[in-house]
Amino acid sequence: MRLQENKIHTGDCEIVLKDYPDDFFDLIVTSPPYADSRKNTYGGIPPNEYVEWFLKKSEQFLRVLKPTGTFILNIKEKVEKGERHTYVLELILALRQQGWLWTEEFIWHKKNCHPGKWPNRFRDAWERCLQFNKNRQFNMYQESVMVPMGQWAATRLKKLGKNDVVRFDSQVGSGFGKNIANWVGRDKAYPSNVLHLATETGNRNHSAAFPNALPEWFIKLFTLEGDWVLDPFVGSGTTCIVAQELGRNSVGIDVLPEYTDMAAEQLQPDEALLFDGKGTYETRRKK
Amino acid sequence: MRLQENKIHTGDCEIVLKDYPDDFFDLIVTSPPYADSRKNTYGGIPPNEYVEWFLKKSEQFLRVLKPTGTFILNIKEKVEKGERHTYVLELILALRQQGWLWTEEFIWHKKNCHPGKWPNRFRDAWERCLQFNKNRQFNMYQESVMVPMGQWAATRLKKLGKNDVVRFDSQVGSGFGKNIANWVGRDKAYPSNVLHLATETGNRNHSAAFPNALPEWFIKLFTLEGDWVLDPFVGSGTTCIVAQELGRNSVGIDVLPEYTDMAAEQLQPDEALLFDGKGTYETRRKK
DNA sequence: AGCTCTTATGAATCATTGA
DNA sequence: GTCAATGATTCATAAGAGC
Repeated sequence: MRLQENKIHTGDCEIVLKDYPDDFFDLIVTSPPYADSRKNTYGGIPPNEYVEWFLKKSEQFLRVLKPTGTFILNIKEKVEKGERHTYVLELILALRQQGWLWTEEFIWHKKNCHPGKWPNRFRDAWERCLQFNKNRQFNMYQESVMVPMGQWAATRLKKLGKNDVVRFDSQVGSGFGKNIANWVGRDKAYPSNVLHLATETGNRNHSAAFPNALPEWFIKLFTLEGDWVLDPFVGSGTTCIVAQELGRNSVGIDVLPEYTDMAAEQLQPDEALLFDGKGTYETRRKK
Repeated sequence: MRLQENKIHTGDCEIVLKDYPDDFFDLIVTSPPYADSRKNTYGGIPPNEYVEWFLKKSEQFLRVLKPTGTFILNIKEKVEKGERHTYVLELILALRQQGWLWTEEFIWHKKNCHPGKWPNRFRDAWERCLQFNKNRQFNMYQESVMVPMGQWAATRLKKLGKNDVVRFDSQVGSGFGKNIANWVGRDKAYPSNVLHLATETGNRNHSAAFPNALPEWFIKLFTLEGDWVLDPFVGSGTTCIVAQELGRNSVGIDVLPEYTDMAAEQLQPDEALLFDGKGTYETRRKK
């Protein structure tokens, strides 16, 4: 029997995290508000103030992350006056100065990116998932994200109509349709540092929800059951919900009560209680 | 009848390009030697000297590129001591200081790399294709790289019935669907900024050979027939060969005679001659 | 259950209009 | 003149409806 905890705090993560001890979390995975976006929530941080704004938060992240832990940052720079802004590049350099190791950059390929047509630009179909660590040695459980090929083929291929196969081919150009027979026999699919996921449409009221599959992949890859996961910009709670489903403990923080209320509601309420007077929710579950 | 020229120079592009006038090329597309690689060729530029080394070349690129031209830089930072090196990020920032606009970053997703096994890392399945321009206004021919849309259009547009008219009207509010003609027969969509190309297996002796499809895509996108394409690190000549096949004039430069000899041989030798005494090949073809 | 078809909608970007 | 708000453009996906 294990006690599983999933907490949601309302507040600025920079402040809230001060109540957490050093070396506490196994994984931090988050999608912070991008520069100039989510103005109603975070005030729309201007691009040229973004690095400074972020470093104060990440200083806490660095403190509360275990030496063997990992920090995954999902972010993408915007276009301004026809040019890609450089604040993300500068952020990477600044985080290294702060003591982080820039271990890897995963690409999230957004298969269903926003449509649009412009005279000198195509649709933006990818985002960065930057991996930072405190040490060269960190925990990574690669086997957990290897997809069993047989099962995948059985469940997934069945759902795919002919159209889907043709479509998939034309987009990814994988020759997938032609080679189905080859795939069925295989045991495992080896992942790379490119993730092909669709953004989730509909449901949430959160303006910037990433799909469940994104935190799920990183939680599986970098944590075990019972480990602690933090999302300091949790929004509508995707990370915590996924963490709970996967049997991980989690802490989610966001400044906007509308989000944290929503997140708290979605967590399995085996025991859901207002943890303190400041809008902190906690959920305990016996497994 | 048009005279098509495809030249290969042996030498350092920084020097060779001084013989070319300002505002000459429509496109520069290249895959430079990465830091610490191709040691026998370029001496294996150390990562921390890479930016400085590159800026002297790109100064020439900036000069010889037309104001409406584009510079595509295919590059990926290496891993050093478990960490991604930052010289590519620093190069982007430095190129902006030099006067370039960082217009876009395309992702080349390498579909077919083989599973690798590292304890802390998955196989690297993507590279950056950085787009730089001299001005916000540049030539771009988007239609030339459109991709098949998939079954959606084929089934959907054949039927083009009342629903479509209603939908069109309700969205645009324009009364009759006067622009439905635009949709009829449309089976192609504009691509995104993620390119799915397989790496080419085998053949070339060039250590950093990119697949034909990569320069081909950018040549189609940014040039017309008769335009001038430059690859200042041409290696075994991929860029020039593709350019010739597409009816573009091209100039390829590399320091290593083994490469430039190979490249010159592969160019269609309607007229291939040693252009001057310094190892410059020129190929002319009447179309 | 399996398919096909329909519908809504996204961390988008740019040009234009309005304050 | 600068900045903010609005409209037009456009396509992959999931969910839902219908057969």
